[in-house]
Amino acid sequence: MKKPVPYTSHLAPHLRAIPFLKTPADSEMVVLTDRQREDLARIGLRLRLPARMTIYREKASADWVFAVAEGVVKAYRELPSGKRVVGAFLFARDLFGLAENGQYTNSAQTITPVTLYRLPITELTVLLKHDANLQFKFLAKVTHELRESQRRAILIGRRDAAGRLAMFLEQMKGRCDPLSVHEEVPLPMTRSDIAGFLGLSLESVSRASAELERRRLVKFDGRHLARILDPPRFAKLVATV
Amino acid sequence: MKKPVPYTSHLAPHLRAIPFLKTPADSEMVVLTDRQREDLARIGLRLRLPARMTIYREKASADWVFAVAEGVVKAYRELPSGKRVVGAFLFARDLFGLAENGQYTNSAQTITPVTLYRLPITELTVLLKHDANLQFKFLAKVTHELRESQRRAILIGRRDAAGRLAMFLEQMKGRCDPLSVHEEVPLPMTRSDIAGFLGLSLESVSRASAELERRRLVKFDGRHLARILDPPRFAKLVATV
DNA sequence: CGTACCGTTGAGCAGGCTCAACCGCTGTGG
DNA sequence: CCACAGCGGTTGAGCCTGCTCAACGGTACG
Repeated sequence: MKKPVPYTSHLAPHLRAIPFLKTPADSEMVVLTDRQREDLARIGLRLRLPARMTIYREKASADWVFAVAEGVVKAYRELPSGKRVVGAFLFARDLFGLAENGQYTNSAQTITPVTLYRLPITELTVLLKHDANLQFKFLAKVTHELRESQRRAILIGRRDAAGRLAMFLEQMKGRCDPLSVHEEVPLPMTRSDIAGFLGLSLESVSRASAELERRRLVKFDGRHLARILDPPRFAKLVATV
Repeated sequence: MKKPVPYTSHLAPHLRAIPFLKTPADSEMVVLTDRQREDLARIGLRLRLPARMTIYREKASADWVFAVAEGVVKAYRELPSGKRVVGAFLFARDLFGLAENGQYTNSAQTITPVTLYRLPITELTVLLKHDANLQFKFLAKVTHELRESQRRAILIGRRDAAGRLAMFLEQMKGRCDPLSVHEEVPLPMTRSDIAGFLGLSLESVSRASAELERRRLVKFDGRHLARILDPPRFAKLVATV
């Protein structure tokens, strides 16, 4: 006997993006309808993965697209020189695994324990071509990620390590669990990951952290939490590109 | 008396992107159907603009999306410090003007004389929600541009100026007019623009050019054409990230 | 409690930036 | 037709910052 599955709020995919058009508040909201979330949940599989687990590797056959329900994932690339460049950190309501010619362009690895939705690309394609409104939300999401990537490119263009790190903290602010206070920025990733994301060496990230503390802008509580002590001066440093 | 307008190949928008799924050749081809091109041409306006003309400014109200038919456009951002960061160069069959909350996130300026299609965002939205297959091609296009942006981020991560410039030439190779030979790379933009794109100073670009010539990898014929002299060694430099 | 791994700190080096002068082409006005 | 101004580009000198290499410290996990 089959009973309709109750797709409660935390049991179906969601997306987060700033829409194209002007909205009252400029909040990050591309809300899926319950029906769309059901459809996605129907074709997808809910997965729980432990921390530090590789989800897929660059150039592997791209059979799925993933949506993060909870936890943090990094998308990275191994360069011929052996360096690891982190292209993005993915949080709840983010999307990853977009392919090029049937192959993943990045590797993906969990940072924390993660819950994700694994959507088969072929079925997703069918669904998107059938539901143009859902697809429009995916379009907005990918566009959002494009802007995010451009922002990172600007970030990397900065000369000073402290400024880069500050910009990074600014970006992380609000991307994580909404329950956190705005002056407290959780940093689930390692310094190494941050270095890979900022295009700095591990040591430079460490020195930049020390400098931000010395200037009384930020206090690091352990390795995984940054507390912004002086928001105005911090914002000024961030803006001084 | 009304006669159906003959939308010939060069009189309607086109898009260029690498699709998600595996295709026989990994060529850049997301071909629009004639019908889709007609639809786009119907809502859009074909514009010819001279070189060095500003198309729109950052934060202006984003009423249109643009598709390049011919010529080269740059998308850039003015930083508080006064620096000009070039986010992307747009060529024929590229798309630009994607907004965030109804505002452009970049400024856009023509580099060469340009022909573009100006598509009203509201009408385009209606069209995309009506034609899911057309929208799917837009989705592929934006995803393509996301990867392009990630590639640029990796490019900027490099330490050596000569390597960055080489990577840039590699990226420009093939993006321009298909009639050009693969060893000849047209560079319509100024050194300043290249510097802004690479995150280098004008002088460093100049010195990097000199170094590539000194190492007999590239020969610059005038300011707007690079000739790759030694493709194997050039490729090796590009790959040595 | 021991052992990795992550992170910090220091010394010296290298590469890019800044400042500044100079070159060559273009376009303009006398 | 020529002279000059202006812009884009090149080249040089010196500084500054992040990288590399290396040793040490500290925290998480078995």
